[in-house]
Amino acid sequence: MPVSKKEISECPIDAMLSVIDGRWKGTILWRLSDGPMRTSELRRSIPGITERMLIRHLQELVRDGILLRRQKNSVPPCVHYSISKYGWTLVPVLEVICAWGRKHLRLKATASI
Amino acid sequence: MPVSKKEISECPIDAMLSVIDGRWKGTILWRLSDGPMRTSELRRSIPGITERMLIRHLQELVRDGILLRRQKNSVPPCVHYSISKYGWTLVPVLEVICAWGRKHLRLKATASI
DNA sequence: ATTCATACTGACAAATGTGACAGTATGGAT
DNA sequence: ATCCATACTGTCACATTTGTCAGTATGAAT
Repeated sequence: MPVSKKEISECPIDAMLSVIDGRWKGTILWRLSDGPMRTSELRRSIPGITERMLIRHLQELVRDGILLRRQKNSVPPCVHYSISKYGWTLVPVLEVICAWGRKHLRLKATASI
Repeated sequence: MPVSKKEISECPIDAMLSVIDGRWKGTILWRLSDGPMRTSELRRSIPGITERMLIRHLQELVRDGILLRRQKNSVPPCVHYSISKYGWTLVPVLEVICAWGRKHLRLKATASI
Protein backbone atom coordinates (compact mmCIF):
# COMPACT_ATOMS: atom_id res chain seq x y z
CA MET A 1 0.00 0.00 0.00
CA PRO A 2 2.03 2.86 -1.28
CA VAL A 3 1.60 6.22 0.29
CA SER A 4 3.55 8.39 -2.06
CA LYS A 5 6.40 9.38 -4.28
CA LYS A 6 9.80 9.58 -2.69
CA GLU A 7 10.08 9.37 1.04
CA ILE A 8 7.46 9.30 3.74
CA SER A 9 7.44 12.27 6.02
CA GLU A 10 7.27 11.89 9.78
CA CYS A 11 4.40 14.33 9.77
CA PRO A 12 1.11 12.60 8.92
CA ILE A 13 -0.20 15.80 7.36
CA ASP A 14 2.72 15.92 4.97
CA ALA A 15 2.33 12.22 4.29
CA MET A 16 -1.28 12.67 3.24
CA LEU A 17 -0.64 15.80 1.25
CA SER A 18 2.19 14.21 -0.67
CA VAL A 19 -0.26 11.73 -2.16
CA ILE A 20 -2.27 14.48 -3.78
CA ASP A 21 0.68 16.75 -4.31
CA GLY A 22 0.75 17.94 -7.86
CA ARG A 23 -0.83 20.85 -9.64
CA TRP A 24 -3.88 18.89 -10.82
CA LYS A 25 -4.17 15.79 -8.67
CA GLY A 26 -6.90 17.08 -6.40
CA THR A 27 -8.99 18.09 -9.36
CA ILE A 28 -8.42 14.80 -11.15
CA LEU A 29 -9.56 12.82 -8.12
CA TRP A 30 -12.54 15.09 -7.73
CA ARG A 31 -13.60 14.50 -11.30
CA LEU A 32 -13.15 10.75 -10.99
CA SER A 33 -15.20 10.61 -7.81
CA ASP A 34 -18.24 10.94 -10.07
CA GLY A 35 -17.24 7.74 -11.84
CA PRO A 36 -14.64 6.35 -14.24
CA MET A 37 -13.55 8.47 -17.17
CA ARG A 38 -11.49 8.21 -20.31
CA THR A 39 -8.26 10.14 -20.62
CA SER A 40 -9.73 12.48 -23.19
CA GLU A 41 -12.89 13.06 -21.16
CA LEU A 42 -10.80 14.04 -18.18
CA ARG A 43 -8.73 16.39 -20.26
CA ARG A 44 -11.80 18.14 -21.60
CA SER A 45 -13.39 18.35 -18.18
CA ILE A 46 -10.41 20.07 -16.58
CA PRO A 47 -9.90 23.51 -18.10
CA GLY A 48 -6.29 24.54 -18.40
CA ILE A 49 -4.69 21.14 -17.99
CA THR A 50 -2.41 19.92 -20.72
CA GLU A 51 -2.46 16.37 -21.97
CA ARG A 52 1.13 15.94 -20.82
CA MET A 53 0.41 16.91 -17.24
CA LEU A 54 -2.79 14.88 -17.13
CA ILE A 55 -0.97 11.75 -18.17
CA ARG A 56 1.94 12.34 -15.83
CA HIS A 57 -0.38 12.76 -12.88
CA LEU A 58 -2.53 9.81 -13.87
CA GLN A 59 0.55 7.62 -14.02
CA GLU A 60 1.70 8.75 -10.60
CA LEU A 61 -1.73 8.13 -9.11
CA VAL A 62 -1.83 4.67 -10.66
CA ARG A 63 1.67 3.94 -9.39
CA ASP A 64 0.64 5.06 -5.90
CA GLY A 65 -2.34 2.74 -5.98
CA ILE A 66 -4.92 5.53 -5.91
CA LEU A 67 -6.26 4.95 -9.42
CA LEU A 68 -6.94 1.95 -11.62
CA ARG A 69 -6.25 1.89 -15.34
CA ARG A 70 -8.41 -0.21 -17.61
CA GLN A 71 -7.50 -0.47 -21.25
CA LYS A 72 -9.36 -1.79 -24.28
CA ASN A 73 -7.11 -2.91 -27.09
CA SER A 74 -8.97 -1.13 -29.80
CA VAL A 75 -8.03 1.44 -32.37
CA PRO A 76 -8.16 4.22 -31.48
CA PRO A 77 -7.20 3.15 -27.96
CA CYS A 78 -9.67 3.54 -25.13
CA VAL A 79 -8.42 3.84 -21.54
CA HIS A 80 -10.56 4.32 -18.50
CA TYR A 81 -9.36 5.53 -15.12
CA SER A 82 -11.19 4.92 -11.89
CA ILE A 83 -10.54 5.36 -8.20
CA SER A 84 -9.26 2.21 -6.52
CA LYS A 85 -10.55 0.82 -3.25
CA TYR A 86 -7.55 2.35 -1.56
CA GLY A 87 -8.15 5.61 -3.39
CA TRP A 88 -11.67 5.76 -2.05
CA THR A 89 -10.34 6.10 1.49
CA LEU A 90 -9.07 9.45 0.30
CA VAL A 91 -12.41 10.72 -0.95
CA PRO A 92 -13.91 11.70 2.42
CA VAL A 93 -10.75 13.69 3.08
CA LEU A 94 -11.14 15.42 -0.25
CA GLU A 95 -14.74 16.18 0.63
CA VAL A 96 -13.70 18.03 3.76
CA ILE A 97 -11.00 19.87 1.85
CA CYS A 98 -13.48 20.75 -0.85
CA ALA A 99 -16.08 21.99 1.62
CA TRP A 100 -13.58 24.38 3.15
CA GLY A 101 -12.45 25.58 -0.25
CA ARG A 102 -16.00 26.10 -1.43
CA LYS A 103 -16.93 28.09 1.63
CA HIS A 104 -13.97 30.43 1.46
CA LEU A 105 -14.09 30.71 -2.27
CA ARG A 106 -17.64 31.94 -1.89
CA LEU A 107 -16.70 34.42 0.83
CA LYS A 108 -13.94 35.71 -1.36
CA ALA A 109 -16.22 36.09 -4.35
CA THR A 110 -18.86 37.91 -2.35
CA ALA A 111 -16.29 40.21 -0.82
CA SER A 112 -14.86 41.19 -4.19
CA ILE A 113 -18.20 42.20 -5.66
CA MET B 1 -10.38 37.16 3.85
CA PRO B 2 -7.55 35.99 1.72
CA VAL B 3 -7.52 32.46 0.52
CA SER B 4 -4.06 32.21 -0.87
CA LYS B 5 -0.99 33.23 -2.75
CA LYS B 6 -1.42 34.18 -6.33
CA GLU B 7 -4.69 33.39 -7.96
CA ILE B 8 -7.68 31.50 -6.76
CA SER B 9 -8.37 28.29 -8.56
CA GLU B 10 -11.83 27.42 -9.77
CA CYS B 11 -11.47 24.09 -8.03
CA PRO B 12 -12.27 24.35 -4.32
CA ILE B 13 -9.84 21.54 -3.56
CA ASP B 14 -7.02 23.46 -5.17
CA ALA B 15 -8.13 26.61 -3.42
CA MET B 16 -7.89 24.96 -0.03
CA LEU B 17 -4.65 23.18 -0.76
CA SER B 18 -2.98 26.34 -1.98
CA VAL B 19 -3.39 27.84 1.49
CA ILE B 20 -1.25 25.13 3.05
CA ASP B 21 0.92 24.66 0.00
CA GLY B 22 4.53 24.78 1.01
CA ARG B 23 6.99 22.24 2.25
CA TRP B 24 6.39 22.94 5.95
CA LYS B 25 3.08 24.76 6.26
CA GLY B 26 1.06 21.77 7.35
CA THR B 27 3.56 20.97 10.06
CA ILE B 28 3.76 24.58 11.23
CA LEU B 29 0.00 24.79 11.62
CA TRP B 30 -0.04 21.47 13.36
CA ARG B 31 2.53 22.66 15.88
CA LEU B 32 0.68 25.91 16.46
CA SER B 33 -2.62 24.15 17.03
CA ASP B 34 -1.24 23.29 20.48
CA GLY B 35 -0.91 26.98 21.25
CA PRO B 36 1.17 30.07 20.35
CA MET B 37 4.89 29.67 19.89
CA ARG B 38 7.96 31.79 19.41
CA THR B 39 9.85 31.62 16.14
CA SER B 40 12.78 29.84 17.75
CA GLU B 41 10.54 27.36 19.55
CA LEU B 42 8.90 26.47 16.27
CA ARG B 43 12.24 26.03 14.60
CA ARG B 44 13.47 23.68 17.29
CA SER B 45 10.22 21.72 17.29
CA ILE B 46 10.34 21.02 13.56
CA PRO B 47 13.31 18.83 12.71
CA GLY B 48 14.88 19.60 9.38
CA ILE B 49 13.39 23.01 8.80
CA THR B 50 15.73 25.90 8.24
CA GLU B 51 15.20 29.29 9.79
CA ARG B 52 14.86 30.79 6.33
CA MET B 53 12.04 28.52 5.27
CA LEU B 54 10.28 28.84 8.61
CA ILE B 55 10.20 32.59 8.35
CA ARG B 56 9.14 32.58 4.72
CA HIS B 57 6.24 30.29 5.46
CA LEU B 58 5.26 32.18 8.60
CA GLN B 59 5.13 35.39 6.63
CA GLU B 60 2.96 33.85 3.95
CA LEU B 61 0.60 32.42 6.53
CA VAL B 62 0.34 35.80 8.25
CA ARG B 63 -0.22 37.52 4.92
CA ASP B 64 -2.98 35.03 4.11
CA GLY B 65 -4.66 35.72 7.43
CA ILE B 66 -4.08 32.24 8.84
CA LEU B 67 -1.63 33.28 11.55
CA LEU B 68 -1.25 36.23 13.88
CA ARG B 69 2.10 37.75 14.76
CA ARG B 70 2.61 39.34 18.14
CA GLN B 71 5.86 41.13 18.83
CA LYS B 72 7.44 42.42 22.04
CA ASN B 73 9.87 45.23 21.47
CA SER B 74 12.58 43.81 23.63
CA VAL B 75 16.16 42.86 23.06
CA PRO B 76 16.62 40.19 22.01
CA PRO B 77 13.31 40.36 20.10
CA CYS B 78 10.47 38.07 21.05
CA VAL B 79 7.81 37.18 18.47
CA HIS B 80 4.89 34.88 19.02
CA TYR B 81 2.81 33.28 16.31
CA SER B 82 -0.68 31.98 16.83
CA ILE B 83 -3.52 30.70 14.70
CA SER B 84 -6.07 33.37 13.85
CA LYS B 85 -9.83 32.96 14.10
CA TYR B 86 -9.87 32.42 10.36
CA GLY B 87 -6.98 29.99 10.64
CA TRP B 88 -8.91 27.92 13.15
CA THR B 89 -11.48 27.08 10.49
CA LEU B 90 -8.66 25.18 8.85
CA VAL B 91 -7.81 23.04 11.84
CA PRO B 92 -10.66 20.52 11.54
CA VAL B 93 -9.60 20.02 7.94
CA LEU B 94 -6.05 19.40 9.04
CA GLU B 95 -7.33 16.92 11.59
CA VAL B 96 -9.00 14.87 8.89
CA ILE B 97 -5.90 15.06 6.73
CA CYS B 98 -3.76 14.05 9.66
CA ALA B 99 -5.97 11.12 10.57
CA TRP B 100 -5.66 9.72 7.08
CA GLY B 101 -1.92 10.23 7.09
CA ARG B 102 -1.52 8.60 10.46
CA LYS B 103 -3.52 5.59 9.44
CA HIS B 104 -1.64 4.95 6.23
CA LEU B 105 1.68 5.80 7.75
CA ARG B 106 0.99 3.07 10.29
CA LEU B 107 -0.03 0.56 7.63
CA LYS B 108 3.13 1.33 5.74
CA ALA B 109 5.28 0.97 8.83
CA THR B 110 3.66 -2.35 9.76
CA ALA B 111 3.99 -3.64 6.25
CA SER B 112 7.69 -2.88 6.08
CA ILE B 113 8.54 -4.73 9.31
C1' DA C 1 -4.00 10.27 -50.35
C1' DT C 2 -4.80 13.07 -46.41
C1' DT C 3 -6.63 14.06 -42.15
C1' DC C 4 -8.45 12.94 -37.60
C1' DA C 5 -8.74 10.99 -32.90
C1' DT C 6 -6.71 8.35 -29.24
C1' DA C 7 -3.27 7.60 -25.58
C1' DC C 8 0.69 8.00 -25.04
C1' DT C 9 6.67 9.13 -24.90
C1' DG C 10 10.79 12.06 -25.00
C1' DA C 11 13.35 16.20 -24.87
C1' DC C 12 13.70 20.57 -23.41
C1' DA C 13 12.74 25.39 -21.45
C1' DA C 14 10.59 28.19 -18.07
C1' DA C 15 8.88 28.80 -13.63
C1' DT C 16 8.83 27.92 -9.03
C1' DG C 17 10.30 26.14 -4.61
C1' DT C 18 13.84 25.07 -1.42
C1' DG C 19 18.12 25.30 0.92
C1' DA C 20 22.73 27.38 2.03
C1' DC C 21 25.09 31.18 3.37
C1' DA C 22 26.19 35.65 4.87
C1' DG C 23 24.74 39.71 7.06
C1' DT C 24 21.90 43.14 10.52
C1' DA C 25 20.75 45.28 15.32
C1' DT C 26 20.97 45.08 20.22
C1' DG C 27 21.96 44.13 25.02
C1' DG C 28 23.60 40.81 28.32
C1' DA C 29 27.00 37.46 29.77
C1' DT C 30 31.85 36.14 29.95
C1' DA D 1 36.68 43.02 23.83
C1' DT D 2 34.28 38.99 22.30
C1' DC D 3 30.57 36.07 21.86
C1' DC D 4 25.76 34.71 22.09
C1' DA D 5 20.77 34.72 21.11
C1' DT D 6 16.86 36.62 18.68
C1' DA D 7 14.19 37.47 14.48
C1' DC D 8 14.79 38.67 10.69
C1' DT D 9 16.58 40.19 5.06
C1' DG D 10 19.04 39.45 0.70
C1' DT D 11 21.22 36.77 -2.65
C1' DC D 12 22.35 32.86 -5.08
C1' DA D 13 22.45 27.99 -6.55
C1' DC D 14 20.24 23.78 -6.95
C1' DA D 15 16.23 20.86 -7.52
C1' DT D 16 11.82 19.95 -8.77
C1' DT D 17 7.64 20.93 -11.19
C1' DT D 18 5.21 22.48 -14.93
C1' DG D 19 4.45 23.58 -19.59
C1' DT D 20 5.57 23.39 -24.67
C1' DC D 21 6.52 21.06 -28.66
C1' DA D 22 7.25 17.35 -31.64
C1' DG D 23 6.60 12.64 -32.58
C1' DT D 24 4.32 7.45 -32.58
C1' DA D 25 0.74 3.72 -34.15
C1' DT D 26 -3.58 2.56 -36.17
C1' DG D 27 -7.98 2.41 -38.53
C1' DA D 28 -11.90 5.03 -39.94
C1' DA D 29 -13.69 8.93 -42.35
C1' DT D 30 -13.22 12.26 -46.15
